[in-house]
Amino acid sequence: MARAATTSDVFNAIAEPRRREIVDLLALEAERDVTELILKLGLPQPAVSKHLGVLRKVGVVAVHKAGQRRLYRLNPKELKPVHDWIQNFERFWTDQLASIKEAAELKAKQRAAHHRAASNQSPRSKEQSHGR
Amino acid sequence: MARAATTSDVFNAIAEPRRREIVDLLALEAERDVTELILKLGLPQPAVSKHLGVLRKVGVVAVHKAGQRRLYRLNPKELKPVHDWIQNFERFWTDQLASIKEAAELKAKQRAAHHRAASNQSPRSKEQSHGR
DNA sequence: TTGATATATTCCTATATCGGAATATACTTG
DNA sequence: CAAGTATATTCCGATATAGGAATATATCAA
Repeated sequence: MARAATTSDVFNAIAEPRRREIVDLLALEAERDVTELILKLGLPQPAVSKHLGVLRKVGVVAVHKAGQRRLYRLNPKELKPVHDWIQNFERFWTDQLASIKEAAELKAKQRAAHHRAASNQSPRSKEQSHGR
Repeated sequence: MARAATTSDVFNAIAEPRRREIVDLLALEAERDVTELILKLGLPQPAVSKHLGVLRKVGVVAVHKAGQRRLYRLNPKELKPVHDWIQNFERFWTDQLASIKEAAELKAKQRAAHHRAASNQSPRSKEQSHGR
């Protein structure tokens, strides 16, 4: 098989930068028609319609007709799985931040105590490529 | 052009369910070697190595050698852009939750006040396909 | 050194994707 | 109804992907 089901999965839908832009735009205004999006994105109309098609298919956006316009709105509920998944890693950068702060404080304390600076430079070995 | 730069972007890297699994596994243990991942994932070795290659390329995981094993660890920092992006939509489901609760309370109040039920059913027009 | 184990890489193929161009559909206005 | 506008869809081509099989590389053990 080739690539995993792209258009049937939120994670894949938002893997496309343009589609993220669309989502961002729809987060700012309750509703936008396609022409508005075309202008904001600076993409040709079919490209925008296709991206909207993908977002529609996974349910991240919803449409309703208004005359000849189609008004798109965000359906944020469908983004929640992404949030839920990434949320699990929040602790990592929180902790990291905490330990950076901690380390900084420790260093400051040491500086104060010792009144001397030690610059450490360790040589770095490069990961060699295996060649073909 | 075909698809946007896939393996050079965190969003694309985590678009693959298997790669998310790998990330999840590395979040549970500080370090794992490839064999461990192979067993946990139930995928053939080359597949796992390739997925690890992608994650490595975007910096989501880091490796270091230990004998003939390669120990992989998570580099959560690289996941932060995803978190930051999706975070912008948190308010939506928070708000939605709030308004659902609100609506429920309102409805309850109305029920109490009016003591009557009004079932509204609006006819729905189906989106027709254009066919070719 | 030889063999075994752990892991990465290459080659191949089927498939899916994105973009562009052209076209179809639907609604609106004269 | 005809022309125009808004949007979606189809067709095409280039590219990249994921998986499988085979192979390469590196380290370990005897």
